[in-house]
Amino acid sequence: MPELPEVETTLRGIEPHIVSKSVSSVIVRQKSLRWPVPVSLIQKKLKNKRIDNIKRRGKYLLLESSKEHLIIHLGMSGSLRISDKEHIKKHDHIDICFNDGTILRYCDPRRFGCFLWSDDLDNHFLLKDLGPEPLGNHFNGEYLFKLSKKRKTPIKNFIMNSKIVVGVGNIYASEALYASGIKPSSQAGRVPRNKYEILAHEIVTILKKSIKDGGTTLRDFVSGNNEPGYFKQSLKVYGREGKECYACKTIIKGQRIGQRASAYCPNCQTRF
DNA sequence: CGCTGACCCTGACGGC
DNA sequence: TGCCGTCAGGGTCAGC
Repeated sequence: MPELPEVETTLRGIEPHIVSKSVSSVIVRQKSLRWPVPVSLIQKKLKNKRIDNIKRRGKYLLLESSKEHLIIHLGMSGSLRISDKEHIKKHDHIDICFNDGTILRYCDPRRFGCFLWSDDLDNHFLLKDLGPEPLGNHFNGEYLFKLSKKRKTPIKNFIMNSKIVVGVGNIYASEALYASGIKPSSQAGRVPRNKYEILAHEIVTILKKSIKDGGTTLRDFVSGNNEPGYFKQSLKVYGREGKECYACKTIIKGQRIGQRASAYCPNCQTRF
């Protein structure tokens, strides 16, 4: 479920319910996530401590307390919601309980997500090599073009690589490449600079629009009624294999690139 | 260093 | 109705 826009929407949804509140307890029902959850460490660090703020880095959520951080990743199927003692569902693995009764509850059926603790965020192995934020000041076409030189990997893999730029998942990589007129299997190093200018612009535009949409359809974090669905309306190629391109009526093609489903219009998207 | 493919896990869905 | 194969929005890691 979570692409960058949903992680950002999750942040905005839970922030007012947890920031400046004190943790009373942390309950872990299932500690087997992407890495084992360091249960006693997290309990010790958070018990009777305040959550000072919450930030996002790529698709990671960072809950700060006493200058240290709880690092949360939602993986493929994770979600966070505000709940209460009841309403525990299958795969609700972790509760962070606050002294006013609020519970931040983590659910993750596939368990590809993670809960880790860091006392030195800048040097944490999950964060230290991450590329720039696509919505930050250091991301643009020139940056992408420079890093792409001599790279033979398909451009879709290139922009999904979090060391290059964070937060571009399978959906938005496909959509941004369509909007830019670039065939996803093109070797990154063969795509011209002017195309990278367009691509960087499209990535920013699409992510911003999705955050805006996510904010309007995914805002109820209290009842747990946070069904996504915003993206389906505006998708041009993702999941549309075999259907007509909205622009030229050519049949959208499907192709596996780097073990991930990809879709593109053979007419609108150029091979470089 | 860059690239490829295996792998982590559960659930939904389509074909038989 | 059930069984089986395939696929899913994430990312790491070993091996070449």
